[in-house]
Amino acid sequence: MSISKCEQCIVRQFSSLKALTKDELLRMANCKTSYTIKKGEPIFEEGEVTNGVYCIKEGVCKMTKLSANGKDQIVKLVKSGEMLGQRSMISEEPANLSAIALEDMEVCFVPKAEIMQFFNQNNQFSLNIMRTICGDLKEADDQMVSMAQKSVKERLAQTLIYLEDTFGNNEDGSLRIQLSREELAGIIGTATESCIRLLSDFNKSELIAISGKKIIIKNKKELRKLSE
Amino acid sequence: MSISKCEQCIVRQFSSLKALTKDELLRMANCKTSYTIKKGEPIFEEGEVTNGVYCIKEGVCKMTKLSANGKDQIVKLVKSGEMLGQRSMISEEPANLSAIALEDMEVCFVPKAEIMQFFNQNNQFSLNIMRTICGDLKEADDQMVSMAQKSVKERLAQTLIYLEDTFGNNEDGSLRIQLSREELAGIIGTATESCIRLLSDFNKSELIAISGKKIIIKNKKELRKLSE
DNA sequence: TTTAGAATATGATTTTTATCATACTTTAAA
DNA sequence: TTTAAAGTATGATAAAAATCATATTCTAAA
Repeated sequence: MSISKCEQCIVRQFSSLKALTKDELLRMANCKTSYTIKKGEPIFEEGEVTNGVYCIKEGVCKMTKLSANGKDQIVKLVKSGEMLGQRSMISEEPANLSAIALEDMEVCFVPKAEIMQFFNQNNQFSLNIMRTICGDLKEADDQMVSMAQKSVKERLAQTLIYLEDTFGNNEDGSLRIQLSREELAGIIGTATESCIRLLSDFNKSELIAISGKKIIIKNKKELRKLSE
Repeated sequence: MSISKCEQCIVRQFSSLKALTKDELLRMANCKTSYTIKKGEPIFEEGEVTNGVYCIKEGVCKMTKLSANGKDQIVKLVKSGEMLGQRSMISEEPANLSAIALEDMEVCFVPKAEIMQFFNQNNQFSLNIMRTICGDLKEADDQMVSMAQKSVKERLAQTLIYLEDTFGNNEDGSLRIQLSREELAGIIGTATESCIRLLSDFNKSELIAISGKKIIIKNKKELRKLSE
């Protein structure tokens, strides 16, 4: 069984890990554990003590939090090349959010001890991690303002644009990432029926086209206007 | 004119600065600038390049963001002993939020160059800053879920409890921090009239007592139940 | 293939929240 | 002190969104 090198890994290219030296990467390759996560399965769940970080080699997952009324709010989507669990690791707290696979995934787990060693000895690495978390904080603040001040329609338009810009399209032009209506509602923070209804409206006014689960953005300009 | 020492400062006791050595504190005392900010005035505003951090020696301020519809959303309240502007400093971006004094304040400005030096040479200091930002991120995520999933009534109850727990009471039992109805609405993310109306309801059902701007929490237990 | 269960869709209705209008009260400046 | 402006309060109404009810379509397991 060969241990795949971290050096060529997509996560290495796009995340804080790009600051690691060859030596550090080798150390990481030796202590990491690779997992395959099936669509719908959790990588970790809210309240769990993770004791390390996860590198996403392949696939997309949703970060959710169960609210008091029993609905899952999707706080964030995370795609390949990114890392999970840094916040809990640094805060030394259990996970605040669950990470659930939206498609089949390949992830690597790197134990906390290893990461913290890099963190303490490699200044650029720790600065990178901090920048990532700072970026997350800015996004979270912005999203909070959206939730508080925008209508459901505006948030749906915004989310559709975000999905296209972040995850791209299939050959037929439809959004590459396919969410159930319930999940889409979970991102924008509304009832599933309201989300479905608004999608129908967008469809009727030819902002989007719907065929089954597939959604095609037909008039991005207008949709962007709607989202403001 | 005497330069007040940072050593005894409240900010030093409660913030990341507690990790600084005596020598570092002395350096900071020599490069800091002290300001008095009057109630209602900004410490800095959204989009401004701050080039340093602010230590809050005295007073409370609101962190706001102007939304597309022209309303100010209050993202967070910050009180004496805390620091402002770390996120922008680390991200090397302009401020994402405005900081406006809710009461007369005393703050000190410490230039970025100085902070980054501590940051690079003092591991515990940088870890402390990171923990602070990680804490902010967790709070922001949680608040986002509240905004998305809770009713205005629940959010008002939650906010009143938060205000008492965080800022305490005056001798007469009223909330120490006094917000206008508009500001309170800006925290919970609703229209000012809706906020006023719900306060009236809470008053009628004897959860709180209102006299002018003063609010007294009379039935915290019930209020806490309402907030869930 | 049949078929049960889940997901999607849509109508009807209720609840929540925003908006507009207006009155009252407090505050601070002339 | 008076007075204008801002803040607070409340009613009436409209708009937005949730909920409940059903129907339809899709999907995967028997």
